[in-house]
Amino acid sequence: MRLTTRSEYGLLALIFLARQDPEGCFSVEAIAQSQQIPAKFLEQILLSLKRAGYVRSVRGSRGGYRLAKPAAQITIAEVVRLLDGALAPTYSVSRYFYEPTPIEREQSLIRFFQAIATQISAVMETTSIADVT
Amino acid sequence: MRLTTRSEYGLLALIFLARQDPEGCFSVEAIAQSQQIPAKFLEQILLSLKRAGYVRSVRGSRGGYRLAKPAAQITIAEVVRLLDGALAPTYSVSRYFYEPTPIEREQSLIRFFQAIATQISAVMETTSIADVT
DNA sequence: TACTATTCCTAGCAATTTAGTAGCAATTAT
DNA sequence: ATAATTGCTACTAAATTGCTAGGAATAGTA
Repeated sequence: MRLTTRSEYGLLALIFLARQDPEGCFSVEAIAQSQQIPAKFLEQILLSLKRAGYVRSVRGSRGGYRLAKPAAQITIAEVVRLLDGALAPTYSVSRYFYEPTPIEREQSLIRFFQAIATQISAVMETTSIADVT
Repeated sequence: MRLTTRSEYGLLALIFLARQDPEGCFSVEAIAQSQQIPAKFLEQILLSLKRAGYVRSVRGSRGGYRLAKPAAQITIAEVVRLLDGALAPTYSVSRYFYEPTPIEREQSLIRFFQAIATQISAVMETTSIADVT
């Protein structure tokens, strides 16, 4: 797994929105200032979150973002996967997981890291934005 | 945490040595060919492992490497920490863990990732090279 | 003594990833 | 109209990753 600022900022934005009136509308600028995130960077992240259906946007003046569904229905795993790519705790695990099997690497090592991957995923799948808000 | 090829190769080399005669001497070239690792890259990694006391080297012709201690006494955590830096599952966790506290980020999010970090560390601390050999 | 095999050590480098910035088009409230 | 806002794409500087290069030092062997 790799968690970059993209995920981190995305999660912070969702947590922010989870605290607001679900009918409200909050501009990139407002979210960015509140959570101390570079605005133009956050804009891109919110765009991804919108396309994936986690937030909804209202364009034009007085526009902004709001959650598209209850915070309890958005897991951390989903958000991280969306913004940072597949969850895998290690380079090798992600490689070996998707490739049939490389030449003949140490199977026990691969299994070890896969076990960790599974554990992490399980925790992230079962934790929602509501849980960390 | 980030596990790069450095850790992976280092672990593969240690696993290889763990299987050999503890009195033997195995050249970088031999290990590299057996585990399919670029030799000059592996050389650097073995140098780190040597400096940290996990392997011992014999210089000159007929020289090479062997384990400096029983495989059961080398944990995966140690090796990964040595070769890839501090274990921390995420960018933010490693940042926030060492800095007192940034401005005022979401504490519950930080705690969540720290819990994951702790879990991963625990597993890696209690698994040795012998366990994956 | 020369030669060869090997570790020791440092520097460098190409590709990728990360963390943004810039700028303009489209939309909408006023 | 104008101002505020999202939508979208392209660019870029810095860091990281996964190596490669090459020479110095050391030691066994002919």
